[in-house]
Amino acid sequence: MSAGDFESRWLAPDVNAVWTRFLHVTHRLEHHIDRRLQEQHGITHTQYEIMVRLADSDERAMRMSELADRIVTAKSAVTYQINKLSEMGLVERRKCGRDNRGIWVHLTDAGAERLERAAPCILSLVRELFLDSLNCDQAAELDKLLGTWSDNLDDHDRNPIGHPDHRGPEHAPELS
Amino acid sequence: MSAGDFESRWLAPDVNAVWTRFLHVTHRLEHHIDRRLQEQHGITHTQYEIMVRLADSDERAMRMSELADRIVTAKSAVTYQINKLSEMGLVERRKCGRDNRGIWVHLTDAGAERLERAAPCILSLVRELFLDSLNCDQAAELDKLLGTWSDNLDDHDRNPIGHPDHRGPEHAPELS
DNA sequence: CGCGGCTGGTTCGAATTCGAACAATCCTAT
DNA sequence: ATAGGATTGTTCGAATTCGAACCAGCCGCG
Repeated sequence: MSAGDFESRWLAPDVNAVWTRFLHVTHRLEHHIDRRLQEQHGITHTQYEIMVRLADSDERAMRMSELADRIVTAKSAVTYQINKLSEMGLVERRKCGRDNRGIWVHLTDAGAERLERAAPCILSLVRELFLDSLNCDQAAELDKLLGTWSDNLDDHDRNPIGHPDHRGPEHAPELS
Repeated sequence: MSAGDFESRWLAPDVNAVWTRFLHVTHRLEHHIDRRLQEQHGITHTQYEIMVRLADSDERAMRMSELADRIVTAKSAVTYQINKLSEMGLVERRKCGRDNRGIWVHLTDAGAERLERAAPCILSLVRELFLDSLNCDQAAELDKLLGTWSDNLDDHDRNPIGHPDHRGPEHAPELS
């Protein structure tokens, strides 16, 4: 995978295909789920994700910024969505305790209920589209890959490198 | 979170983790690339993708709807982007031949040049973040998986089913 | 011909996202 | 204590996306 001449500028065709398909499939998946979720339950996939994360947390609550990290969107987008969800009564802002600027977003009972209702539908979708096609080995392998990719991203986020010739395989946080 | 039968409604924790991580990683990837591309080359990832697809086609041209399919966005979004790219002079609309309503989008020389300039940067990014972490076996495996997922999606698009009990596993791929 | 039905593209308004600027609050070291 | 710096959320305007409505031009059948 490493060797090659023209590969310094372009990707080997097969590898390129993997990347392209990856993009294509992820987009389609995202799209499909979003659509279904809106049609059948009147919420966005982002909103769904937010509620899931909340439901999974202790106290069914989370900080705004934590949420932003998990969902991977700009903070402003989170504010926007929380406003929406709040208007719908699915979520609630509470100024909790010690940190006077921080805000805890709580999943309301209504929210939990709404989530309960939506979850089976979307989960079965995820199963059919995504999970059922994985046997155990593949799942493990994929999980490992996801971990590596995640690490790579962490790495890149740490060094705000432009596009340095920066050879040298990953794990180079040897910052002097 | 009591154990037991809950897998009919909820996902087994490990499997659930895979899906969550998948979403997380894909979002981050998308995000990261988009950012870099905009900062260093003044174009969106979508725009980049459009140009790549054009460059890869015969005649460096493609139909609007074809484009929409490949990129996986609404037709209107394509129109929007093509307008933008057209204003930038990177792309050109031409009424080609037989079908008087169809339009061929051509990559201009300027477009090709711009693409050539952007490609190395983003490709090296894709390599570092994504591809270099794949050995040959994994690449092959991943490719197969992507194929399966894609098929699943095709399947689902074909049947506009709601959420049918529709048992019958998607003929799980016979991979060794 | 010549009337319905499709398909390819565009236009429009609404929803959502982003990043930058801001305000308030916390923290740490002097 | 206290100034400087980081962190938390919000607000704002610009960019992008989506879907539905719409206008052709194509096609098949009478």
